[in-house]
Amino acid sequence: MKIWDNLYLGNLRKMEKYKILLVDDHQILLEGTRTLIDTSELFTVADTANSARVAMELLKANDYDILITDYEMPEMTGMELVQLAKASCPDIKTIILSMHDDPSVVKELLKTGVDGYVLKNDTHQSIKDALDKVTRGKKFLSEDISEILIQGIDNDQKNTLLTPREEEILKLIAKEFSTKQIAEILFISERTVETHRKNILKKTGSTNLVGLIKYAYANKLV
Amino acid sequence: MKIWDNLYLGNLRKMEKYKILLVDDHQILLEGTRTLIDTSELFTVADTANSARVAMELLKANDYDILITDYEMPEMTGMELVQLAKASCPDIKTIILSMHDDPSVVKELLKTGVDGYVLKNDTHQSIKDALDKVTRGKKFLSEDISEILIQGIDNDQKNTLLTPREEEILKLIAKEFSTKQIAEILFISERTVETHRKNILKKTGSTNLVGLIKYAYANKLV
DNA sequence: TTGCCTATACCGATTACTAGGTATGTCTAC
DNA sequence: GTAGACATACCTAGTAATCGGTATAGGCAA
Repeated sequence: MKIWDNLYLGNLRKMEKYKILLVDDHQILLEGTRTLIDTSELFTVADTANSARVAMELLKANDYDILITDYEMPEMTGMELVQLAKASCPDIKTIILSMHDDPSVVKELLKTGVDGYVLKNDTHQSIKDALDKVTRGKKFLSEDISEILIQGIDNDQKNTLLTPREEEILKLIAKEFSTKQIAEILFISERTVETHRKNILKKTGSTNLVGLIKYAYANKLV
Repeated sequence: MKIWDNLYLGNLRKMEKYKILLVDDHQILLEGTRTLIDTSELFTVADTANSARVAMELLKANDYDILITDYEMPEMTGMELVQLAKASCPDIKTIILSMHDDPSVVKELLKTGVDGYVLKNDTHQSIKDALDKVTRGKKFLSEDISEILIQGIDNDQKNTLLTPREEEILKLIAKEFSTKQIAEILFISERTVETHRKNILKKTGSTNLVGLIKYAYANKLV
């Protein structure tokens, strides 16, 4: 069944349920969510997959109206799965189920064209709300997301705190290269590396290597 | 109902269900798991809590047979909750629900006297198996745990790599204290700190601060 | 075009860290 | 009771990092 049918034949809704593909590498969450969704009269979990690979095979072989997927998975992220799914089934609606409230992740997802984003620590009602919204062609975001996006603005500044070159050098520092080695690797003078290093220290507000590395960890440059 | 009743009056099982307190900060998992458990004739989720604090209040006010709790929670870990629960209700059976397959965590939990350990990426049947086992006074571990414990043996060597004093000093280094400052904090000579530092470097196989910090991160000393 | 940012480069002084050592008192285990 | 591990402390030397500057060339935007 195509979702769009309902735009014209709304009362057909009860005749055939929306077919959902549910993807999560945590079996328990998979089964729990399935149980929740299957209590609905409008939706049914047609298939479940515990890996992105299996999900892709199912997507190729079958027609689903909605893809609900975990974000964190071994083989690929939920976002990559969404992109692949949209490529092979342009009409499919996608909902990400995640415990990630990391602003950068959320922003990236929204850019990719995900239809719904549900935090795992939200109530299960939010899954139902999300399903309802996306089938009506709208977007759904868990309540906390707007706050997260506001936080994200601050983080953008942090991300642009370092210039690309400085970031490059910080990464090399984090790989245990000395100033001399970095100079050799980048074909620049040791003095230049020292200056960059100095500027990074100043920008990150740290006084030694340790602070630098901690900053690198915090900003996922390692 | 006390679990022990059933040791003498096995056929009473059907008369009253085991009362479970279910704790998880992820609302969706909470509700999903509740739905799963409530299909059982032997068990019922008497209460749920989405924080350790709430859980403790419920534990004080009510009688539960079994505590099922998430491991990763904001206020305290599942293990700490288990310890507190056992302290106030010695007879309570405890099951940890976790996605942690980190050997050190699993080992610590087992030492604490947790009755069951279920990985979140296990099937929901394993929750039922766990409930069944712990009510019969046995322990339950998800299948993958044995492998994890074998891995853990290697990790033990890593954990005992550093002496307590060295670990203490590494923690201070990671807090951006210089050798001089550490000496002042610990009331020891700079020389001593230098020696420790040297030994840590040698043991971790690194040649500078960066390697030290990365080791500290890898071993969760930060 | 003028001003700001960035990347580049250098200098000098000081501090901190790394890498070899040696040595001693304490405590634990065999 | 003796060997081994640990924490303690010191020495010398060399290397690396930090902190204070200054300076120039290129790009981009007001």
